Amino acid sequence: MSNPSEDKLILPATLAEVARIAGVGSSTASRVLRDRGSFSNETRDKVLAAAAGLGYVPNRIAGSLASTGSQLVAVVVPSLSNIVFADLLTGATGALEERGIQCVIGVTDYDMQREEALIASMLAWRPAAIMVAGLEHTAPSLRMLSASGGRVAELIDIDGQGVDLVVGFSSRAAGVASAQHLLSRGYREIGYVGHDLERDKRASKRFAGFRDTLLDAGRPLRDLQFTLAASSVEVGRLGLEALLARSPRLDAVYFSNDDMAMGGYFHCLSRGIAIPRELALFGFNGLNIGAFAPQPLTTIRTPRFAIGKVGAELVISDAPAQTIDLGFELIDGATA
Amino acid sequence: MSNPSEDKLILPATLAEVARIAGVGSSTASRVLRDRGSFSNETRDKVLAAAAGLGYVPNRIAGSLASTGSQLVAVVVPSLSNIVFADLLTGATGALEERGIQCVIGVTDYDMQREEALIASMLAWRPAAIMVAGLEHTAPSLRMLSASGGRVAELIDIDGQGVDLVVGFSSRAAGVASAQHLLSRGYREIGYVGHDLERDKRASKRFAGFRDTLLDAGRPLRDLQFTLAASSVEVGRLGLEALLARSPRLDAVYFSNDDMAMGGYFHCLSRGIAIPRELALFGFNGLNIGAFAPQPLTTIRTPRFAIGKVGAELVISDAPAQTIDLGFELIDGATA
DNA sequence: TTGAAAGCGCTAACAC
DNA sequence: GTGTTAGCGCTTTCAA
Repeated sequence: MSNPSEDKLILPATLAEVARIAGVGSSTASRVLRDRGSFSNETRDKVLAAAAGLGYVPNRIAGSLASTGSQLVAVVVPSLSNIVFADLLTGATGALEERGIQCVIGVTDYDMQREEALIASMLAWRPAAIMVAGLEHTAPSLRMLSASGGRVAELIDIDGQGVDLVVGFSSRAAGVASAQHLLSRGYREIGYVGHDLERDKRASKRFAGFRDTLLDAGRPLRDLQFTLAASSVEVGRLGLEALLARSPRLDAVYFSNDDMAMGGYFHCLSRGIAIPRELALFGFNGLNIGAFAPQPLTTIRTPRFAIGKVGAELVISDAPAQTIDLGFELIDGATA
Repeated sequence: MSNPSEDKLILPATLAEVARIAGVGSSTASRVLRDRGSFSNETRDKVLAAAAGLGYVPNRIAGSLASTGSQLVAVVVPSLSNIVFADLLTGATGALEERGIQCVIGVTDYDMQREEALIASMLAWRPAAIMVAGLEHTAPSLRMLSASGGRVAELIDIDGQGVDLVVGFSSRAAGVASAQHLLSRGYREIGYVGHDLERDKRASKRFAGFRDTLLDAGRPLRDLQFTLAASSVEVGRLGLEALLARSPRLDAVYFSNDDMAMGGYFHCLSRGIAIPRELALFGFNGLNIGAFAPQPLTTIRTPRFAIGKVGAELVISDAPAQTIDLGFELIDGATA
């Protein structure tokens, strides 16, 4: 059944073969296949038939080299397990695939050195554009981004100076809004439970906005609990437990995000702490899990998908360099 | 301050320029830069210095065309919002980046036609290999995969026939194990809450294994509730509500995954349904959120990260075509 | 150890 | 409307 000759690598058909079979020149075949320039109907039919017959798949590597314009966009994110970046990528890939552009992705694991190395190796593919999360980068990264020759979009955070396009919302403003909400509800003994803010710059900016707002209102943060780990339900739960052990009189706690807040919520459920009467909880992100808890989590919903989509559309456009604030929405749930 | 000449597109340095500055031939520079073949120490130093001075970034497009071997691996997944595929991608990108290989990703949104189109356009980049979720593909997709000339890995599900490499676990066996667990705990009136199984083939296989096992044990599924939507906490919560409205005497419910099960869990909390005394819940995936709920969710933990990692390592190796079963782990939580 | 030369498969001028 | 011709920037023989 198995023909030995089939074991040899079957090289994919080339444009030249398509042209030969169609009985036309290769540039004509190229024009037809890309629907550019002019050709007769008859020619078109012949070329299309030949291509279909051969199962021709154009070689974009060669195409990009010849036209010095690759249909690739590089995307560099800190993590994929974090729904924030997953949603962002979903928005971006959707917008790009629509235009036949492929996404090359890199995951930095929140490591700036790794980001630098990734940017360098992505640039080797001469992407048409590059999208990267955040505004904080090493000096070499920044240099590479500016010199890349393509457009650059920095996503999610807009608190700072960007290289070209910046799409997101103000992390600091999100922290401020969260603090204002808690203050307006009359909470006074406020604590904070966070994860590794050294790596997560955006969470750190939210925290700063939150803390400063409380301070300005004369109600400084009573206590805080940091854990040097990635954010998770577990870290949030243990964090709140540790915080309350030290400061049992808190009446509200701000978490670095919804995963953390759900951990806190679970801690309260376990201990029979009444929410929000005994303790109010405030998260960040607006995850599905929080929205459908017995008491919907009070949080801030971020336009993650839109950031990816708008960023992608802009980065392949010729729009002027600019910063776009997509804002956020405070979800007034039942926990604060 | 701004020099008009800087506004012109600065073309990246080429190998030829590096060679010229180093005073060697371009093939020699190429050998040095890739550390292949032989050259003197003196030559090496000159070339490296020149490259560093110019900020030379090799053009992989040209490199791939010349060597007919791209350092790209294509990965096609149904979704990124689903943590399963995010973890899988994390495992895969980690293993590939280590070897300097980039990942081109495509998101099908569980649409087989879209998958087909994506495979076609990824193949245009002549990837060294292609990884795709699941074993079910359209006939043209299958043909393209086999004829791609590179290795193919089909991930997550191993219940069926693969093209080349298959890495994952048996979805059907997971469903069987879940049913056996519930039966062994003495549950007899068992229901099911699921999402759109038409699109999610793996959830459908789990369901089949579960249902058949109950049937064989003489305890057929009492009732089931499908929702034609993507899985989510919301769908799980509403699904359980609808199911219990029809069949209030159920003593256990199997959910199509942990997100759905968490929704069910939240429904029980809201209604004061005692878990597992009044109703047992069983999920699938082993998410962090379920593990740290007040009552840890009874579920099956899947090796998502490892599937991505092992799949990536295999797909760029010359290992023989094979199916690798990475298994799964039953998490005996507090909900069943 | 090194360099010249011939492509890789395609696109883009430019004649015809 | 179509074919010819030059590359794109690199790798890879193959001589030297």
